This record gives sequence, structure tokens and C-alpha cells, in this order.
Amino acid sequence: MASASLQEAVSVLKSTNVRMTPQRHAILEFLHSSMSHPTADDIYKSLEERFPNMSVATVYNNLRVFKDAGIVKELTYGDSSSRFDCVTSDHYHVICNDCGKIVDFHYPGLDEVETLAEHVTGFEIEDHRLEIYGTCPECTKMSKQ
Amino acid sequence: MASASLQEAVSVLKSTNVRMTPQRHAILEFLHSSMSHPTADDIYKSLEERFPNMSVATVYNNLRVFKDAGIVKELTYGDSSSRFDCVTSDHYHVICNDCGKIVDFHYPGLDEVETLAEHVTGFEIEDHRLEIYGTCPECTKMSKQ
DNA sequence: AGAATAGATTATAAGAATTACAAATAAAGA
DNA sequence: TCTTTATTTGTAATTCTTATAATCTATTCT
Repeated sequence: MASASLQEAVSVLKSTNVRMTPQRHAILEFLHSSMSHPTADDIYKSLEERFPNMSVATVYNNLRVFKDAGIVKELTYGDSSSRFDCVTSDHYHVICNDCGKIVDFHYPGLDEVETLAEHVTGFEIEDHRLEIYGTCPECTKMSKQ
Repeated sequence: MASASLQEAVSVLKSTNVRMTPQRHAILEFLHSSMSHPTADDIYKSLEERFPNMSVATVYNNLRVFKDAGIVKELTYGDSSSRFDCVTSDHYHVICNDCGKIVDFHYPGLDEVETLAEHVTGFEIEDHRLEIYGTCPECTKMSKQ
């Protein structure tokens, strides 16, 4: 299942003038296999063994390429590093305010909101971002002790 | 109307053990008068004349104090600076992918999403963030020329 | 009011994340 | 295979944000 969406991502890239390099493939592979919404540095470190000479710049460059191609999303968090998530199915993120854990949350896309925003603001809407914040069960338990 | 919500913010702060200083008042004042979701640096620069000796650290410190008190929200954007928005009524943001313009968009709160997320994930949900991305009318016009 | 206490500000320096740049390298099509 | 052009690399630089310690100011207690 991971390999299917990975193949899809690869073919999306091929359809533009983006070349497939071993580094790119490895980054995509890691993103698709990982359920943990890794940071750029996570990716860099995880590929250190296979690509001892790879530069951090390569990771950032390619994440931007993937973002522009629409196959990867960036989740930003003020001071701390961004996290990256491959676009697979419609899902949102529930994030713990205490420990930072990110849990996927499946919910139908908010098309209605996009449509209304389009009418009200005159923008050509392309996308939206929804995140839900709270305290995860583990941290709740901790704080009650 | 700006002064009413400003007064409210001030009294929220007073109810905790947060002291009201001239700098804090000025930062709050600017946030409430500004419709532009300023960055920390915008705030710093705008108060340069009135407070020639104010430190950038003071701006950041106090924005954090305000965030913790729940009267200010931070909007984060990966590489670029965070923007800050005073919490007034229920509204979301529509953001232009080209020029970065931020437009307020009034929409009823997504309570239903929060409730469902709570049930599905077991989190104690506190909050959510929704942003809608697209191209503003001006940038759309530009690109069609 | 005056002294003590706790909180706030300032200035600077450090830290971390991300990008810019130029040279070297490698992919894809002719 | 050869050529063109995208990509990688390594490093330096930039930018945003925070840590720290000294100074200052507001509040509390007597």
C-alpha cells in the first residue's frame, strides 16, 4: 500500500520536468514508509547510512520540489522545525500541546468552507489546512497524577 | 470597538498575575488597531518611536505571555516569521499563495470537527486552526495579463 | 511612606532552522 | 555515446527566536 502511493508520487514527478534521483527516491520512500511526520533533519539522519555524502540542502531542496508538485505537505510550528507529510488520503492532524505527538484524523474534506471562502473573498481557493490541538490521553493521565 | 476588546484583553491579563506595563499596553494596542496580522518585527518597528529603548526580546516575551493568556494567536509559516492575531470573534484566515496577503473570513466555529476528533482520538481537544489558501483577486489578475 | 520581593525590561550573544551560492556531478534525450 | 540541463554538495550566510544576566519597576508588607 505504501509502495502504491509511492509509485503514484514518482509518476506525478515524472509528468513534470523533475528528474528522479536516488536521493529523491529515498526521501519519498522514507516519507511514505514513515507514519511519524518527520522533520527535514529526521529525513537527513535516516538516510545518512545509505547516502553518507548527502547534504542537508538536498533534503530541503527536494522537500520544496515535492511541495510544489503537490505530493508533500509542510506542517509549520513557529520556532521548531517543520514536519512533512505525504499527501495520501483526506486526513487532518490532531496535535498534542504537551508532547507534540501528531495523530492522523480522517474526516471528509471541508469543501463547503472552501466554496464559501471563494465567494466571500474573491480568492481562487486551492487548498486548506486544518489542525486540531489538545492534550493526548497519555499527557492527560500524567497531569492528573 | 477596538478599544472595547482591548479593555477586555487588559482585564483578562489583570485577572492572572500579569502586570500591565507601558510596553505591554502598546503592543496590545497595536495588535488591536492593526488589521494586518503583524509579525514580531512589525510590532517592534511600529513602537520604535514611542519606545526607543525597547528590546525585541520584550516583544517576543510579551507575545508569549499573551498567547499563554489566550488573548493572542500565533500563525506560523515555516521559514518566514510568525504573524500574530488578537483573538476577537470567530474567524479564520484566507491566505494568498502569491503575495502572502491575509484576509479574515468569518465562519461558524467547527465544533463538530472538534467533538468528533475528541471521540476518535481520545484527546482532550482545546482548539483548532483552519487556514484557507489560494490566489487573491489582484494576483489572479496579474497572472492573467 | 519605605523597604522587600517578585516580575519585567534591556542588551547582547547564542542557537537553530533554512537558504544562497558556485563548483562538481549525474540524469535524460538525441 | 554525447550534450544539455537539472541536481547535488559543501559551506557560508541569513533570519527568526530565545537564553542570560544585569538593571529597573511595580506591588506588597510593615
